Amino acid sequence: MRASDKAYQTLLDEIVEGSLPPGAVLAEVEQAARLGVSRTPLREALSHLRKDGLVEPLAGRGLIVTAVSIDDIVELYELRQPLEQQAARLAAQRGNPQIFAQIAAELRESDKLISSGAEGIRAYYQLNERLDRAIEDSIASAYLVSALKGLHLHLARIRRLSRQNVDRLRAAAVETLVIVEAIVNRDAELAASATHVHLQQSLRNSLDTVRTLAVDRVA
Amino acid sequence: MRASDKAYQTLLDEIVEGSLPPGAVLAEVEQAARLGVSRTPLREALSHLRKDGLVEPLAGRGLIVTAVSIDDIVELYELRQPLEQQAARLAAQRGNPQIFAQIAAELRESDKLISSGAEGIRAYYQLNERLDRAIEDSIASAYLVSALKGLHLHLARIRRLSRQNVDRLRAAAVETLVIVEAIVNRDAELAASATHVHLQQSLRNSLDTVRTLAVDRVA
DNA sequence: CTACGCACTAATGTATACAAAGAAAGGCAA
DNA sequence: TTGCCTTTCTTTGTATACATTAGTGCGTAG
Repeated sequence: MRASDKAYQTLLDEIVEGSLPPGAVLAEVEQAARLGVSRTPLREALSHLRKDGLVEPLAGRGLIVTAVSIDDIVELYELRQPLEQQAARLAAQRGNPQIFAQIAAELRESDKLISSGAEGIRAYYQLNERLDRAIEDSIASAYLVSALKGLHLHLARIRRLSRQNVDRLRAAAVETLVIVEAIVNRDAELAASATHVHLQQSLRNSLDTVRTLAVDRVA
Repeated sequence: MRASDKAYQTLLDEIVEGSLPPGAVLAEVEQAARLGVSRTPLREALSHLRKDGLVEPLAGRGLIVTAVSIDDIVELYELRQPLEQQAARLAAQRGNPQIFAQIAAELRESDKLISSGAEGIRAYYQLNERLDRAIEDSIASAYLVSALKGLHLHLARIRRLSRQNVDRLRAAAVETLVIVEAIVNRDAELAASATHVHLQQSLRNSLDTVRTLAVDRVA
């Protein structure tokens, strides 16, 4: 693996996971020393993160991890809505119904997972990731998949902020099931509409929890 | 201006404009010498072009300019459709109607431009660019704007391939006018639908002309 | 006491030298 | 003659030294 790729992947993980929080300063020499690479590959990693929108230049201070405001969440969903609706639409038209039928079956059992503690919730998240993968594989449109990849970077970061309670996870599972069943039945417009509904609920939940956290912090 | 930015911009222009056609090999030392910069900033430029999807690695031969097949055009429109529909929707909700009313007025006069030779057609293209800019400015969603920027890179390249005849330009102007009028009237869903129609026609025209050119080349 | 300017310092931006990896070509053997 | 192996050469990948720029802090003058 190239040193620049390794540096990129490491920094990306740390930003998404939160150990490099918004506002963290990324000085070249410092990070190069920390990651055990020279400045050249590190700079390449940083410039890619900049294109991803995860870091931005701060006059004189080098690069800092970008902030995630409530406005950012709303704006991100203004991109997410059309992209994922289109993804669902194309998956319904082109996907292999058997693959999605399998996921639908597991989603119907997901209540048990969600109620069975942290271990089960991790398994539920993995199921969602498998669904995302299945949709991307079905799409076959390189440009759309690429846009989705960039989107998911930012979503992963937001997911850390907006705490998911068990009730929301259960509701999300039901909403997701509607999408997957529409894909199985090759009903593209229903898949798109169900995605619309699901994302609207998801946005509402994100905003509610983030606002609550913000209030908590002040109190 | 940084040398890496200059190299990026130059290569980008050359790829979009066609002087670096699909399949062109971009060796680092060669391009660095040609553009008068060292390898370090040039590598940064190339890696950004790679992220843009305009160049791709070819085993052992370095980077080559990516091909643009008919399938690519279809796939690109599968991204363009949802993005530009959303852009039109948001512009209708948030844009300043006066700005778009001005553009609508000019569009109603665009027949004259289109019929008045190469000079007028250039002016017509500039009008379209002003519309794109006005829409992006109205959106205010950084993520969507960023996705649109990436999209337009590829569209500019395709526009070179699909020859625009005068009849198509006239029809496109009418379709565009419907979109702009919907924005002026703050009718978001009409703006989205009109965009859908316009892009469908645009895709059809692109595919037709590209197929014709491909046949010409064989003959 | 405040404001402007200069110098110093620390950061990014660039160039080049070196290392390593991969592909092509040539030679040898079957 | 063909196929494989080895060697060489070209290419990318990395490190480091150097240039340049911008920011901060101190000093002086008003």
